[in-house]
Amino acid sequence: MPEGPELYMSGQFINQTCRNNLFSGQIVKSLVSRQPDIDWNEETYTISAVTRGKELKLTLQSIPNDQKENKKCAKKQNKTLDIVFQFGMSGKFDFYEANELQKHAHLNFFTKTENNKSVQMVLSFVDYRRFGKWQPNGNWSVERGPCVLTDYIPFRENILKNVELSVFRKPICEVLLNQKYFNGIGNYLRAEICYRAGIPPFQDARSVLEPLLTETNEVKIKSEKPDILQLCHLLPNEVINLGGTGYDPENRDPDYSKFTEWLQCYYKPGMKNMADHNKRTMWYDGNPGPLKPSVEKVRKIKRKKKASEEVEKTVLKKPKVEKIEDDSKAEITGKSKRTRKTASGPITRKNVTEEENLKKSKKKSSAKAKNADLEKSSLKAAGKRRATRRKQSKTSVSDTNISCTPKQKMAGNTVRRTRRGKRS
DNA sequence: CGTCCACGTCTAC
DNA sequence: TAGACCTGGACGG
Repeated sequence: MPEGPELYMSGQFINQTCRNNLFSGQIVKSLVSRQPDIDWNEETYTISAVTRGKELKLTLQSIPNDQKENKKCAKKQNKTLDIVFQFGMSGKFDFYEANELQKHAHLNFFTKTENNKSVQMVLSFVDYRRFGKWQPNGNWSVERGPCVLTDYIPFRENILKNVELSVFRKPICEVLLNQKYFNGIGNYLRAEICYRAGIPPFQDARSVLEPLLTETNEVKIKSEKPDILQLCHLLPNEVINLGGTGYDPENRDPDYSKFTEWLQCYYKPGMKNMADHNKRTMWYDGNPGPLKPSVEKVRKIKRKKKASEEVEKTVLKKPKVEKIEDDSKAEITGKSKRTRKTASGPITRKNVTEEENLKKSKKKSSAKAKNADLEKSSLKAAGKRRATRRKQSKTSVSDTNISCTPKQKMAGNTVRRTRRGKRS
């Protein structure tokens, strides 16, 4: 899910679905999660959300009993708790029937059911890669700047008053991922922003941004094209206005093609790409710019997959659901201590440079041998680690094999799943 | 089967 | 500036 727009839409989703629901009881964490427990156990509470860049703040607010309300309301304030989330690479919120928790549901909030009148639902933070984080009593990270979506003016000022700092002497495409200045921009947005601004991605950021300092309002109004900082606000807004769920190839809604059609550069056929200095793939068109990495590492496009092509084959969703059932037994339990892997060598990727690509046809074997020499040990190590992981997961249980509340256990027999936008 | 890649941070040489 | 942190889909042999 997660760049600024996806976070923002998650917040909308939470507010819409939680508006009509009361929640109750403890907040249940998966056994595998290394994130903090949430100390909360209120009979009745509400949930709301607000976002800032790539962070989302959940606010839990308890509602006192009717009887107490009149007497004690003034003196005893409703209890509230803020939890600040980062989504990592795969975090998202989902709301579904609480019969059985999703495999990678790591933090779960259960609705209140009055005398079994209604089906119990759960709001889950689902995050299969577990790079996501949360912090109870948290506040917005001080390391992150104003939100490109919701704080546009401060966002712009924060950059323009700091353009002289050394961080802005890096390529613009890399600075665009610096959350201290571009809170909410991620890898697909930076590609779209540079592309639409017509700026070579590896041009230094200061030279791109400095001209905006002297730009008068008059100039701005006259110019047809929004400048790059405006694009940082406008493009995320466009994604939101598509009405889908934004970037979300895994759990695609029927409208996902809207998003892929909106993209003009990221992963688009005909566009070029290159790993930046942090090994993140930068998609661009035309001239890469002077600060491009000296070794050009180009990713091969593998990912034509189903994205836009097999829109018609909605049938494929069925097998996927079945697979989830299978997988739900294949996770690891709470004691996955996962002692830090003693890295037995650097784990470098086997990247293919452009030159190597060319040479490959002729000198394939030698290039390969060289690579192999360099990376044999490390690759082996990586392979071993994977193997180990697989073994582990064979003997283990699901992420969501969490200590259930009695209610859940009761409901645990019924096998039924609902996933957002996915009913077949 | 092994390898590469993915919407993002972090911290340790 | 490599790696670690993770799971899993796609692809190649």
